Amino acid sequence: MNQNLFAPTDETVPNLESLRIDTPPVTLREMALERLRNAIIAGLFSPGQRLVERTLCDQLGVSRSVIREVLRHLETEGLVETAPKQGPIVARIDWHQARQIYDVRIALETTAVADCARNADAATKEKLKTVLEDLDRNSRKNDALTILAATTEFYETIFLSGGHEIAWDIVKRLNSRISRLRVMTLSTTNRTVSGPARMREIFNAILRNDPDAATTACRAHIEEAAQIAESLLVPGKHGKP
Amino acid sequence: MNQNLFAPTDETVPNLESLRIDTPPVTLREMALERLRNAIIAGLFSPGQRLVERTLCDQLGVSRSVIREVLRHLETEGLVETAPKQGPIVARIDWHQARQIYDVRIALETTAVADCARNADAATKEKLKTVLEDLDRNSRKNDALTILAATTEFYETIFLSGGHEIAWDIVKRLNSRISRLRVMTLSTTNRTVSGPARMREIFNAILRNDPDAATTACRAHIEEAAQIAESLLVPGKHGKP
DNA sequence: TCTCGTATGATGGTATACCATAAGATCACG
DNA sequence: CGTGATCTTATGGTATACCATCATACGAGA
Repeated sequence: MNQNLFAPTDETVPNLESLRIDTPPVTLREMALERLRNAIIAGLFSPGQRLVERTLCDQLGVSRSVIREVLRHLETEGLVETAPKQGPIVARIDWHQARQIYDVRIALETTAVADCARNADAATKEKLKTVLEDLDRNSRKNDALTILAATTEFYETIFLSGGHEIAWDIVKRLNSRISRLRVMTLSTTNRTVSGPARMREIFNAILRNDPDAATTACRAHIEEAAQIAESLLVPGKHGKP
Repeated sequence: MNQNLFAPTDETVPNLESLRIDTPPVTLREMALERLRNAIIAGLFSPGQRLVERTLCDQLGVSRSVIREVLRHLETEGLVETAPKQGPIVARIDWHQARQIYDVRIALETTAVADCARNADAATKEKLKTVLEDLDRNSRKNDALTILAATTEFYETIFLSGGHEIAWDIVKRLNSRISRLRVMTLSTTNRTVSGPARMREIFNAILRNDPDAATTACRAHIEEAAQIAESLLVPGKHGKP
């Protein structure tokens, strides 16, 4: 009888979900992971720089066990590589890798964007509108980090609205690997203009439920970023291809 | 002068690469990682099963430090999840996730296959031919593991021939997450026939340098697998949708 | 008989100790 | 002055010790 009271149909009582005490097992490791990851993404460590375990222990104030597990995690994420006989270093990125990352992003993001254009509900469209408005407000300030965050939120909305959590996860990781590149890209002439413009194209296509146009705009958005990145990363390609 | 001798143009002397003694720093951790990963993929541990650290220490004969770092690695790969207040367990996979994985594979593999159809050189085509012939020889034996390995090699050739190492890495990881599913899929009626057939379609399209046909065949290949997986994973979908 | 409290054992989180090795410096010898 | 050997030190790899917490079981009392 009690059973009936507390688990009536197993799905018709979502209220009970909210009762759940989501334990904050904010472990040392998780904090250290976030700190270190952000530090690397922010460029606090330069690519190729050695990450000496004991030094990190002092800097983060935790023991080596924690540091080592965090390094393993970041290694799997691609932010850290382990040089043989030398230990962990901040991963370097060359143009060959960066180009591949942009290619994967094109493959995944065009898919998500097209799907969103097909199936987006009103709430999603509203959310995208809000994000774009914020972006417009901020783009004038030319603050790279702010624009980056808004761009991320824009695509996150698109991915998650279609239930593509795994693809979004992949894209997030790839983006963290080219984070420096993305910031540099945004510092480039009028990228702070062309980026939001492309995103508005995508948005309009989604509003019209036009998957093809959305795909095209999305591809253009990423491809432009890739072009700028290439000019930054490949010395000979600064204007003359 | 010595400098000129040993690093002439930095790229015109690939022979020096072969001189490199690739140190085999086959660390305990790497061995344990491979063992444990294979064990999970092979289904030695069932999904949801707890992975008690100290038990694994005994089973693998290493200390907890190693085990914990390996678990972190597998966690990032998606093969292991850490339940709060309970510790690491073998990741479960539901249909929602599996479907997403198939979707990502479609996005990445169609891209790679189309690119291969556009640019494949003779050596690549030859390699693919060999792989398919091996597959044909073995498919009659209906040995799921062998077929799986050949399928993997087929796609690996396609990805790597186009220089898509990162995308291939992603696909490999995703595949390990649905490994059980893939084996089950192959055990299904005539999947051991339809799979190779689709791969031959892809191969023929690549031979003809026909990216569109290759894309279509590749999508069909994965979509078929996804259909079978769905019928296995979703009880109500066994034949009547 | 049921419920509540306590105790005990297991488990993960964290820190530290030890060891082998590789890189760098110093010094002796040619 | 240069070359080479040796010693020192720093570093990562590995193992172990300690602790807080959670779950289970058992027992006492209503």
